[in-house]
Amino acid sequence: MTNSGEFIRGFTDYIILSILSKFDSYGYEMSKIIEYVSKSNIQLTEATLYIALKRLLNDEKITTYSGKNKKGMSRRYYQITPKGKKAIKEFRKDWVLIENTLSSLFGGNFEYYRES
Amino acid sequence: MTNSGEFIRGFTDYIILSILSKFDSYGYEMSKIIEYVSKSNIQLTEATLYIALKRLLNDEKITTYSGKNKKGMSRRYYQITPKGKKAIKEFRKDWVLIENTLSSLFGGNFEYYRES
DNA sequence: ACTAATATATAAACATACTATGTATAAACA
DNA sequence: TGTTTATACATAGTATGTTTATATATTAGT
Repeated sequence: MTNSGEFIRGFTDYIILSILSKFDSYGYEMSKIIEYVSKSNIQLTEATLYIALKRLLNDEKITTYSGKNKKGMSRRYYQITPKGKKAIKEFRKDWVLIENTLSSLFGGNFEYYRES
Repeated sequence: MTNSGEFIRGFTDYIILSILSKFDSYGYEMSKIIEYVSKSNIQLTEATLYIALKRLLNDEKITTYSGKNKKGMSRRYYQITPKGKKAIKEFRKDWVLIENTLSSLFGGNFEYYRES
């Protein structure tokens, strides 16, 4: 999808936090997860991803540690913090509202009484 | 909802086109429709709205005409064009993909096989 | 008269995404 | 062994769109 980045702007941080809610992960793997889950329709460019990780670290919503995978390759792993867990929990409520509102608007199934 | 603007960024143009798919409208009314449909959770600030209208006019996705409502008040109405109808039709397919992907990610109900 | 609601619009500041680029290691293959 | 591809991390500069703040004007209610 072209311009997918413009659509998911604002959601990037929560996509990352959602993944890290399931397991610790590293940048490249997270980009592959998004590619896989979206069936290649949505793409997070590396720049966007790494800048978002920096932002989340700065906000203390995630922490990081160096590790090695089974093959001995260096990986920079990220882990969600209690503050990050709180943020994603609150966001999930917002997402329900956003999803319902946008679906109503885009689907045209809303009523609005025009008085004039 | 705080920061709702950051979430709906990128969707603004399509929110407007969706409303104009139902009836011709004017800026202030559209902002009220969004407020009403979102139950005040999502807000399009005036600046965002009028700049989006300008952008859509420039892209020839909408046209405008001056009119008066029942009370004789001047209103600047906007109308969707065939080009605008085509754009919203295509976007609706994208929305299904975006909605499914984000809901999977946020809900955590996705599977990903980690090989290493 | 005064205040709130309705209505349109722009400038400056801010936030975040994208393109392009650079670096490095490991795996696959000829 | 040399080359290519995939994996992996990171930053500078640019583009785009939102927000805050501000300006202007009309209508409705008290």
